Amino acid sequence: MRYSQFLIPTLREDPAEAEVVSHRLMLRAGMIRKLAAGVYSTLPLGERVLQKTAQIVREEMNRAGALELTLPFVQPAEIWHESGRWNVYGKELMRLKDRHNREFCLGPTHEEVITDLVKGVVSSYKQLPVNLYQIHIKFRDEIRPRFGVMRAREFIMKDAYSFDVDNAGAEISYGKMYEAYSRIFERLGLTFRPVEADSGPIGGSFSHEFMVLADTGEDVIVTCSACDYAANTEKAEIKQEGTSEVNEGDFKELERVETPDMRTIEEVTGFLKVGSELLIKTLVFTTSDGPVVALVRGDHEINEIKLKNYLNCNELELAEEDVIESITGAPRGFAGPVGLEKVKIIADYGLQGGTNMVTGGNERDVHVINVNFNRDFTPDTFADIRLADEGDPCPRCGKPLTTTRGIEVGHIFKLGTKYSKSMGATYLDADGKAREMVMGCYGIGVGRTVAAAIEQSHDENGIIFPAPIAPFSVLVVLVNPTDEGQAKIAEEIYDGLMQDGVDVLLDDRDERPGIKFKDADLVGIPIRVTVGKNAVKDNKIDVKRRKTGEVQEIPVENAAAAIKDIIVS
RNA sequence: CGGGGAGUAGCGCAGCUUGGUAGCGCGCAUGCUUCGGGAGCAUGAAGUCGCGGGUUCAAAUCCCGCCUUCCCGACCA
Repeated sequence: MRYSQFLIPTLREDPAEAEVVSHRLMLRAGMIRKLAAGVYSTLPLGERVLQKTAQIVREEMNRAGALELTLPFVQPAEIWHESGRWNVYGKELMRLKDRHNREFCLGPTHEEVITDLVKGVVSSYKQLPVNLYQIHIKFRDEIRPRFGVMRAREFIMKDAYSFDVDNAGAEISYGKMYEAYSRIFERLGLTFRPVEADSGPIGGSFSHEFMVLADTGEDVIVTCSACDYAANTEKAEIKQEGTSEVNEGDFKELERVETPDMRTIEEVTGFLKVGSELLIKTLVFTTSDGPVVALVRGDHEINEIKLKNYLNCNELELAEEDVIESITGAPRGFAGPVGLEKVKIIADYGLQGGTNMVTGGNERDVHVINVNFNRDFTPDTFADIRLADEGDPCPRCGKPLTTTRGIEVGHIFKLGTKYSKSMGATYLDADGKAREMVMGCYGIGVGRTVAAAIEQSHDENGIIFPAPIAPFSVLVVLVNPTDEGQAKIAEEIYDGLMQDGVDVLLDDRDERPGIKFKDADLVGIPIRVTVGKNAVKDNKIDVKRRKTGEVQEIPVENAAAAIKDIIVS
């Protein structure tokens, strides 16, 4: 490809709309342009990267035995009613009506479509297992799209769905995808980590997220410093440390303290001159099954997902002021477990063993001190309901956990029979008996993976593409196209590389060298070959690696072959 | 949905306080010189100042309403 005939509208300055690195660089390198919030066009350069990424995904899916197909983007409401998700999916589901007033939605995911399809075409155990995938558009009407294509509303995704005869089969299918995903991100040249994840509203029994490690990542992941345990914060378990045994001899007398207008942990600890680990944070939640009170230590954070999973309820959110008042008799900021009745109280394990603690007095401007378990109140249960943090003990080995940031680029779920049951996807087994298929689903955000690669690999001059997804493998910079000698050499190298099947871009533009070099760095092609004065004068050309900046001089003779060797090395 | 910014030429921005002929840099076009890290000179094209309404002799500027967009938070298969 010739640069002069390609379209790479690079930007000299950072666009005002972009904050994060990958977004900024993708705009500046002429890979994408925004049409609306969270909706982007992919330009030719970006398209090449996307397609290379997709191709690697495709090859590994195929290797794992999955079959590519294409499912409709616009989906009828009916199948969503069948699965029961039309009413639970929420506003993220972009709903629309056709001219006959029939309801549709834009596909945010395709469990309904695939299940509907498979139940029609698969009827025998002989046709199973089967794993079907596609690589195309999804639309999710995110509350707040941001970070360019990292959290876009419309995006390219690879989504796969496996169908098995039984649970054991489903686990094998899941394992194959876990393998395939590991190979994919390996091949893409990314530093990543599979982590245990919460399976969320999509349902199912277990799940892993594939996280690309990057300081700018949106997600916090927790990894063990000693064993190979890794999970996202939503899921990360904490080993139960404390015991419920306390020495009653240490108990001091319960006391009531005036704490005018002090609602936050900081205000209370500052006023009472105690550490936040002595506070019992009391949170009132409303759930689909009524209100619940959750207790965590003052220096800990509640994990609503753990709490929700523990309670096994559909909805859970922090209670509004009026609910808090009706339960505690006090405004927000003064809730405490002492004297609370007729409401379920769940305490975090982290509170076990605490003595003489501080908590809200269930009365305006009052806290109580020297609060002790069993004497002053007894929670219904203790459970793991807080967010894991740096230093917490690993659930497997008890060694301290560390936190890292990451970008979720892939997610695999074992779904079980959630959809096959609701939508009636059954097959006949060898005995002629109808059984539900056992499903799994597996997604990779292709655009997000590209953005993550850029987050992970760039410098102040621009993108440094991992070779497997670089838009071109080699950029030949013809310094002065009006110099016939230079032009001839550059063209020969270009032709030679093309004939060898190398993706090469020849910068034959009538631009000053500085511009060409700046653009080269920005766009991030791994190998840059410079054909300039030296090529004509000394028969020498420069080969520079984008990643290391290392420059190598090679002779003009057989340059194409030499460059090809360098690419491989 | 709550809080905070922003919308003026393709991009980055000034002008608005105090109403009076719409500006700068980059980019773009043409010409000459230049040519190994974002050149110089000259000439030129390009804007319903986000939209609608109001005040006024006169609105980019003041007032009201709306839209869009970015950031923080809540949310997130």
